[in-house]
Amino acid sequence: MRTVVGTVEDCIDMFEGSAQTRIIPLSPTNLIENPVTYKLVRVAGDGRLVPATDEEIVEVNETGYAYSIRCLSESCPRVSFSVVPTRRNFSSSGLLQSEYVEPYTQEVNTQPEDERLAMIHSLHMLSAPPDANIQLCNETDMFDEDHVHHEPLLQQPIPFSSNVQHGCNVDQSNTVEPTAPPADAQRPDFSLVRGEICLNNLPIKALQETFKATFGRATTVTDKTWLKRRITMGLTNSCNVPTTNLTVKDKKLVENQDKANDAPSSTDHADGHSNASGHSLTEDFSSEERAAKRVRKPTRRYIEELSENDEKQPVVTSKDEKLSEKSEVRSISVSLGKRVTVTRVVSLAGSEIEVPYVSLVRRSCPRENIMALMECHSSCLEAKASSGESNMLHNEVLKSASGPDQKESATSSSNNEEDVLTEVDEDMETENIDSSGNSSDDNNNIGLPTMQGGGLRRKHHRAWTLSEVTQLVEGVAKYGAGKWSEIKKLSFSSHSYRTPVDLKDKWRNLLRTNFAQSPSNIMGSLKKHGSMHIPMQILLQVRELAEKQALVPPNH
DNA sequence: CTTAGGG
DNA sequence: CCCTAAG
Repeated sequence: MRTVVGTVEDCIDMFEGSAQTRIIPLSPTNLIENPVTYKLVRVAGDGRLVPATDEEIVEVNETGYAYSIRCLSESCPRVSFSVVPTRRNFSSSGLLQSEYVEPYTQEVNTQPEDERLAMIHSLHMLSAPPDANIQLCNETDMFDEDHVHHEPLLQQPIPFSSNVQHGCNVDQSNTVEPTAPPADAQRPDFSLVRGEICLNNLPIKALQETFKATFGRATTVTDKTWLKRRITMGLTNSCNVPTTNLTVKDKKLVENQDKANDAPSSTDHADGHSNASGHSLTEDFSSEERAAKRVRKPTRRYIEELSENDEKQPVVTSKDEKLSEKSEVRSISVSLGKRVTVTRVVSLAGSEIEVPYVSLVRRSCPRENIMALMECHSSCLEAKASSGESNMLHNEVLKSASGPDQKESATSSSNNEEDVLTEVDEDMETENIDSSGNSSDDNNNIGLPTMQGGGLRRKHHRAWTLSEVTQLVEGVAKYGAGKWSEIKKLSFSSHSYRTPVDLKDKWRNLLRTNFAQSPSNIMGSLKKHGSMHIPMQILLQVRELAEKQALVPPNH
């Protein structure tokens, strides 16, 4: 799939739902003056148009669902029209089923030939292999072929387009050359109609639709001016033509040849220094829209890794083309008023579209949410924990001091600690349960994975308290190293945030530190900073257990 | 799902 | 901590 370039003469008709889309066949003049990129959109269940994601494209390919075409240009900002606007028979997935596309094919065939041809071209583009578009694309030099992604997203033509294509073939026998449109008379004076006019002529309803399509959310605003402005801004802010050296500037598509210009070009300036970067749309870009910024966040992994340094991301300005890397997914946090809408920008065949940020939550991590919920309490929890720990330490010290007979052998000391620590731990546990435990048990999906920063947050780092370590050691002593699940179940049931894997990791770390310390250890090599001081006893315990398990690993 | 290991 | 390959 690739970006299709054509011209749209009248965007309004598109929106009226009539399939009287007027697409002027590509005369080079029109092409340059009113370039249009078509993008795949999905018709959601409520009738709104959602940009297609990569997966959906594939899905289209596989299931034969049809997408509507979305027209994107300055002259036609975010105006979208569905292939079958009147049909409401959507599949459960919200995609139009191919069968419903049929009528449209006929509609196409009933259109005047020039229009039909153009439409056929465009539809053809949606599915045809890259090389099939030469007709269209090689007519213009301004589109850099090198940056067109030749992803075989649609290896097979989707049904409706193939249908169209058949019709196309038939028709082309009649209309071979798409000459200048004979529809000059009907055609509005486009020179006067640039950009704004399109929106001006749209009814409020259509504007609202457009708004929906643009921002991914519905609006009840009936103020035409406001809508227009928002749509225009939204479009200008996000519309870029990555496959080309064109840039949206001052609501016009300009060629972007000198490198100095592309940085401040309103499009791909990541990480919102939009105001400082000489934005071309300063006028209306003041309040909310300026807040719209893009946080780089392609993959889950990337998300997490970047979540920590995303602020200092020095803005990858330079190459627009770079940003259009294949399947690059970025996310935009558009804060509209109070709401924070997170969307991601999917680079689709070289053109970027926003799609609502479909939760990329790590599958299977309710604790993520737990953490999110507990985040606010975490500090106090931590404080509590540490205080409890210190108390516990005191207790331990006191106890061991008072009962010197018990502290020699590892077993006795372990018992001793066990008693003491379990007590203290129970306190801590109750604390934890009080503040977080209950919420962590039935919590689950309350917290959104996307937080303020717009990124998935890494699991909050929970320092292991001494009690936890002790419990762990004790659990290992009881059930053996490797029975993490059991240990978790039987000894850590209260600590909801420690997973068996966590236990395993901690144990590994314990062993590590233990072995690291053992050679040169004179009982007192306390790591001053960072991690807590693990009492000697525990260390010894760990060592013993380690040896035990090392000596008899297969044995049980 | 649980473990083990690498990152 | 996270991720993932192996049972």
